[in-house]
Amino acid sequence: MNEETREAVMAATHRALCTHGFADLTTQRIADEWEKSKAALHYHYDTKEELLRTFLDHLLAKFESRLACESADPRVRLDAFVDAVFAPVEADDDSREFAVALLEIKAQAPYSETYRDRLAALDERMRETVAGAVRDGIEAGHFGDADPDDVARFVVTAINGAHVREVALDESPSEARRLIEGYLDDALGRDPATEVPA
Amino acid sequence: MNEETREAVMAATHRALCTHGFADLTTQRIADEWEKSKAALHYHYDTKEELLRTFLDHLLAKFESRLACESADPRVRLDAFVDAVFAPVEADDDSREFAVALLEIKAQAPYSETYRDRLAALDERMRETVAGAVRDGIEAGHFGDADPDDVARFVVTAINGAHVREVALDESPSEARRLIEGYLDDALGRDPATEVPA
DNA sequence: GCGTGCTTACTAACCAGTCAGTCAAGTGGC
DNA sequence: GCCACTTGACTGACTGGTTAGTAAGCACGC
Repeated sequence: MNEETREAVMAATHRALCTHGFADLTTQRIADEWEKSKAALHYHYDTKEELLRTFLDHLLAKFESRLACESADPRVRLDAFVDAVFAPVEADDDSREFAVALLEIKAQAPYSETYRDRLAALDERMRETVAGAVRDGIEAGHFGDADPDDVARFVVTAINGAHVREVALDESPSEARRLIEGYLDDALGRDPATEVPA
Repeated sequence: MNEETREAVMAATHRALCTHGFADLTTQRIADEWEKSKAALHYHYDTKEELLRTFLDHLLAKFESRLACESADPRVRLDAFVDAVFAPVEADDDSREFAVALLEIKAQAPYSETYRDRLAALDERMRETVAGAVRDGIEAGHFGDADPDDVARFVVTAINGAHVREVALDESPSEARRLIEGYLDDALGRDPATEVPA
């Protein structure tokens, strides 16, 4: 399949999912967003399930690509992670749309091992990103003593919660972000006023 | 309607929702769980939407009833809150089933103002429960200085996250609970070893 | 002329909701 | 005590609309 076509179908699926929700997500609605026929969709994807599985992969890959940060300074890496988790994916779509789609998928996880496995992999990668930065930061003397795995698990749990609130309560994630950053400052013995050297 | 009937329909809806998920929740499946006909369901509830609205009320009321704690000691109240949030609703159903149903509802919130409003009310009550206990605890000299609203928001956000992880990753909430309790000990300057007098 | 990408038109299954009618448990008149 | 009637709870069969997926055919670049 054409890469351009694939991207257009994924974007259409995303829009249709956010507009109608998982329960009312039909191939017709995805096709409408794509501005092609329903049969054209079945030409590229045999079943709706296959299309949605592909979409999940696409969504998670897009999210994970944001988490990568190559900086050697663990303080920069940690800040970049929080930034990535709360920032919109692209300039044109807001972070809420993304969180809505992801929560829809998460709510389906109990009924699909595939979904569950992929979400578990994402979660582990998120926790490892945080734990790694914390570990390196402690080693380098930037942070005070703390259990990297515990800090990582707590931060990732709080991020999960922040995303739920953003979707279910239509709340801006900025408050949650501030609190998570405050927690990190406390737990790692960072002075919030101290600037990290660029 | 008979109270017994109502309770049976609510329980059937809960089972059907947890078994099939919101997307595949049909009146037929609820009727099957109830072991009555689909038409009988429409006899009691005009529309599927009305039934689900009633179910949401039932689910939230059940949850909120657990949050009430009358103790005068804010430390006891705070512990009871964390207990209530993580404990199974009843002896016969586990906390996961409940969290699954609640997450399904939360994922529908963007498409229903009714759902969103009720979830917002629950969230506010949860935050006020924590903030009140923290405020009283600081005043009574049990806790160190902290912003009660910030602590409450962060704790409730983390609880939201813990519930998502329980559902989406099929993870036991015990780790998350331990971390939340640890955060409270830190933020409120509590000694984890100190026993609260009964 | 042949494959790729697509369309219109279709099908079988399934959906929420309706309807006519059943059945048991009252209720009131006599 | 018994009959006529009402009421509440329910069923099975149905309807109109919607769904995922299919079939047959068309345009068009190579």
